[in-house]
Amino acid sequence: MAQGHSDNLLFLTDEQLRRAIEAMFFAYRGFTADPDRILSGMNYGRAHHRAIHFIHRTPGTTVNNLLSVLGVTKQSLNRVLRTLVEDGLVDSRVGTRDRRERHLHLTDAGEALERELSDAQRARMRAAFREAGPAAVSGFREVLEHMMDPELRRYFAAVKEGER
Amino acid sequence: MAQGHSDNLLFLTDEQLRRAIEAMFFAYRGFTADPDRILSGMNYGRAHHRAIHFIHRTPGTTVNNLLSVLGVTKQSLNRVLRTLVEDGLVDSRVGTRDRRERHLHLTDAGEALERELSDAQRARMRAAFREAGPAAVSGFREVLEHMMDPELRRYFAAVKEGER
DNA sequence: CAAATTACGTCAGCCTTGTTGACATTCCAA
DNA sequence: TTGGAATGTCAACAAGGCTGACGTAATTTG
Repeated sequence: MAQGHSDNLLFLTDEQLRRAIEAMFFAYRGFTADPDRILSGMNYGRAHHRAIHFIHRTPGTTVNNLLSVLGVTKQSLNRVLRTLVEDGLVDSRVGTRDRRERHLHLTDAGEALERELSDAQRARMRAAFREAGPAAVSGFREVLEHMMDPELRRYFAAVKEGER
Repeated sequence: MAQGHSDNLLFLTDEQLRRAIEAMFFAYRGFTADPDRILSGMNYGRAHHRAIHFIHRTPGTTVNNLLSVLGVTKQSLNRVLRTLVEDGLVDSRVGTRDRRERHLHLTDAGEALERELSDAQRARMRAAFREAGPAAVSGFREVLEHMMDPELRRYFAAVKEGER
C-alpha cells in the first residue's frame, strides 16, 4: 500500500515540488497577513501573536513549556511576555507547587485580543477550506502533519488525543 | 454544489480551525528547518534563500519583479542582493532593451547553492507527500492556493499557465 | 527638446525578533 | 547543608524587516 503511493508519486517531478514550495511560501504570507495587519500599529508583532495563541490554548502553561512549543530562546520569549504582562494582556503567576515556575494566563483584555486575531485568521482559513472542499481539507491537514519535525508532530498528535 | 461544501464544513468547528492554524505554524517550521540549517554559519539567512530561489525560477528577472514577488522593500532586498553579488553567487547585468534595469542570474556557484538548498527542502516535501498519499497532495495544493492573497494567487496561477 | 517618470542604488535610522552571556532565585539531592 | 540543576530576568548584539530622503541614469511624455 505504501508502495502504491510511491508509484503514483513518481509523477511528482522536481519542478512540481518546487511549485509546491512556492505555494507554501505564498500561502504562509496569506496566513499571517491578517493578524500582522491587526498587530501593526499596536506595538506588537508575530511573536506576540504566537505567545497569545498558545497561552490561550493551554492556560496556566509555564514559560518553559511555551519555549519548547514556540522554538525560540527563553530570552526572546521573555521580552515578548514582559510587554504583554506590562500591558495587562497576560497574567504571570508564581507557581504554587514549584515557585520557580511562572504560570501564564490571558487576562480579559488578552482574551479579547486573542479573539480578534483568531477571528481574522480563522475567517481566511475557513474561506480557503470552503473553496477547496472537504476532501482537500483532510489532505491538507494530512500533508501538514507529515511536514513537521518528528518531535513537534508528536506534541501535535498528543494534543489531538487529549481533545477527544 | 458550493452549498454542499458549506454544509459539510459546518463540522469544522472553531477548535478544529485553530488546530489547522497550529498545524500550519508547525509545518512551516519544518518546511524552513533544513535550508535554515544549511545557511546558518555561512552568513546567509532565509532572505538570501528566497532571493536565490526566485532568481533560479525566473532567470533574468529584474530587481523590481523580484521585489513584488518577495513582498519586501528594495532597501531590504538590496542588502541581500549586494552580498550575493559580492560573493559571486548572483550576476547582475545591465539590461539591453532598457538599460535602467538589472537582470539577475545565478552564477555556477549560485546554482550549486540553490541545488543544495532545494534538494533538502524537496526531500522533506517529497517524504511528506509520499507518506500522505496522492489524494492528500492535491488537496494540500488546493487549499494552499486558496489561502494566498488574490494578487499573489494570480501570479502563481500565471506561472502555472506559462509552464504548460 | 525639456520635463516628468521610472529603475535602481544607497545612506541613515528605527523596530521586531532572533541570538549569547551573565546572573538571581528556587528547588532538590548528595 | 551545600552544590548543582532548573527557571526566569537583564543586557547587549545581529539579522532583516521598515520608512524617508536623495542621487543617477535612462526612458517616456508633453
